[in-house]
Amino acid sequence: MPELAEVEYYRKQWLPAIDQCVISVHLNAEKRVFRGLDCAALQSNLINEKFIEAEAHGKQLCLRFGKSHWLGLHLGMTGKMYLSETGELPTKHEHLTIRMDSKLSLVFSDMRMFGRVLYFNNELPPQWWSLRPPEILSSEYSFERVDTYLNRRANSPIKAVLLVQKIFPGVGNWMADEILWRSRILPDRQCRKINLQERKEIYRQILKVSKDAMDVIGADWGKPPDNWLFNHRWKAGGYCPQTGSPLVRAKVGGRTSCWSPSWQR
DNA sequence: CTATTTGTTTATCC
DNA sequence: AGGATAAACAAATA
Repeated sequence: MPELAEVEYYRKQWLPAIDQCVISVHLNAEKRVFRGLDCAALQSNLINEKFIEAEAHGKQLCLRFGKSHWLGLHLGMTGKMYLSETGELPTKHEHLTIRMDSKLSLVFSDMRMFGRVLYFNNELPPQWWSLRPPEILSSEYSFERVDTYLNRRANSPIKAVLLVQKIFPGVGNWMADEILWRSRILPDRQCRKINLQERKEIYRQILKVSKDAMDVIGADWGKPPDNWLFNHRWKAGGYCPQTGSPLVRAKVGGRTSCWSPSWQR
């Protein structure tokens, strides 16, 4: 589930434990979310370190402990972050539990295990954090960057292109559909057939959907208003909030997409 | 039992 | 080399 705003929401769930110190780290190294990771180092190194910062960049999270400990989390399709109280036993999908010197524990759960845990011990940040691309809601994010990438992916459907995290950090399936619906562009339009004016509109909506999602979902997981595509796209039988005509669902670029044939072209 | 799922990586072909 | 596409991953839900 987690896209830009959902990740931001989950980031905030751990904040009450900021400035607390780690007592112990509980994990099952066999789980897929730890693939390629030195779990023993993570387990022993965090002890007695202070939880100092929780940042998110697109869908990537970075939790900092002490001076040199960088914990990365990616929530995949079903990842969640929340706090638990001492004494609660980990459930089936709670793969990482960090017990703090209070009654709180930091919990990462992920049913489908498409998510991932990263860990790096150094005063300087790891590459997965230092090499992050410009964020959509930052001042460095430019139309030129988007335009250039659409040129490079000339033969791809725009829907598939919007899911590329290096260029559109945080955009996932529902945000891509929302952006294209608001821009009135069909998801399977080839990038080469999208003109300058349309590209500018797509760029504008990338920023707008990101901001709207942060305001509504990122703040407190609020329910989006009915004039977004969001509330109508999930199951078959929905209607376009603009035209009232039926929405269509089909795979585009390998992902289930939803659009309004009477509104987009 | 089958089909589906809000994500990413890897393999394969072009 | 780099783009385009599909499969693989895992588990719950309909």
